Amino acid sequence: MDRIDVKILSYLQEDCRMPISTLADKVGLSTSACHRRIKLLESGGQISGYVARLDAKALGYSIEIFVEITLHSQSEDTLEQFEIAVQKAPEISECHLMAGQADYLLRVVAQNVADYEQIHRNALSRLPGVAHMQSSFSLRTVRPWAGVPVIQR
Amino acid sequence: MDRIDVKILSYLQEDCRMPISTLADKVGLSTSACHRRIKLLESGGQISGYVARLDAKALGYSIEIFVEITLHSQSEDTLEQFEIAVQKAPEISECHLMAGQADYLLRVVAQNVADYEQIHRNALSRLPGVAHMQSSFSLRTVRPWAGVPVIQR
DNA sequence: CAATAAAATCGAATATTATTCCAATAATCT
DNA sequence: AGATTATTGGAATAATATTCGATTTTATTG
Repeated sequence: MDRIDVKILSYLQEDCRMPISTLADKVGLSTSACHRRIKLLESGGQISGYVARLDAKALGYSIEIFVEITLHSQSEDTLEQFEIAVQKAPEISECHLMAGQADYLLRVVAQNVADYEQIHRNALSRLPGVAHMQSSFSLRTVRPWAGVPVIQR
Repeated sequence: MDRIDVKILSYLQEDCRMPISTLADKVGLSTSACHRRIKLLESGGQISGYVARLDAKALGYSIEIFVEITLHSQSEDTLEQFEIAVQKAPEISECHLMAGQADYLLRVVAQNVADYEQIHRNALSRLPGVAHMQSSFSLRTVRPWAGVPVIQR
């Protein structure tokens, strides 16, 4: 992982469809050398995949909500049951086990407020072990997720 | 946006490097028809780009923190100054203007606790207008961001 | 319901890009 | 310095994307 690898990663994190020859120019390498480095970053696990970024708004998802979840207990079994249920709920876009106040932080996208109400009632509140939920609505995304900061420090 | 488009989107959201011919098979179309639909989804804005997904752990970023920010005031000027500063801080991976308790929700990834302390002191606490910050650490990602839920409802 | 128009599809030809391979160069080690 | 190893560059090949015209399907209208 030298300076060139960092450049490669940050370009690919922005646009992974650019031809290797173009990327090679940007980082100052030949196509084949650049290609080899990319393959090493893939097999080394630094690059975990290539995905299309979808526009939530364009797909009709206009609101985004962060939900803090507190469970009845923090027993291993309670946590496990909760997590199994989370994996099965497509409405939940993301889930973290947290230190501090709440036990879990969920992230949900919904078509509109009515849609969210439905998700809240039919999916979230039915998750096993939930004692308390607090929803926080995102009014506007100031800075969308731009990936892992591959900066040299 | 019919059922086939939905399939295309959800496959591409998982893996955008698969050959169009492979994707075409999966959705039951010829290569050229599938190609045409993809181009329409791109120009229609449903697909906003193609990016490499980097593995934060593999790049040495072992911790992830959600930071709730409360500002001194909610005047337009205060908000604007804050947001301008956020855009310039590469340490901040994501930022939302929120309804409810806190004014903003930030997301930060850091190499370790010492690294985060440094970010907290040198970057976050120097953002203009900050009255209060509350950091919540993710202990484990139960379910990583899997994209916009392109399910038929 | 039939006739027409519009849109979507398919398969083949072409263009672009990825991948492989080997000789040459640069970096590392003793 | 000399030997060894890793990295690079360029050309040949393989794979994939893109284009195009003919055909089929779907939608529209009288």
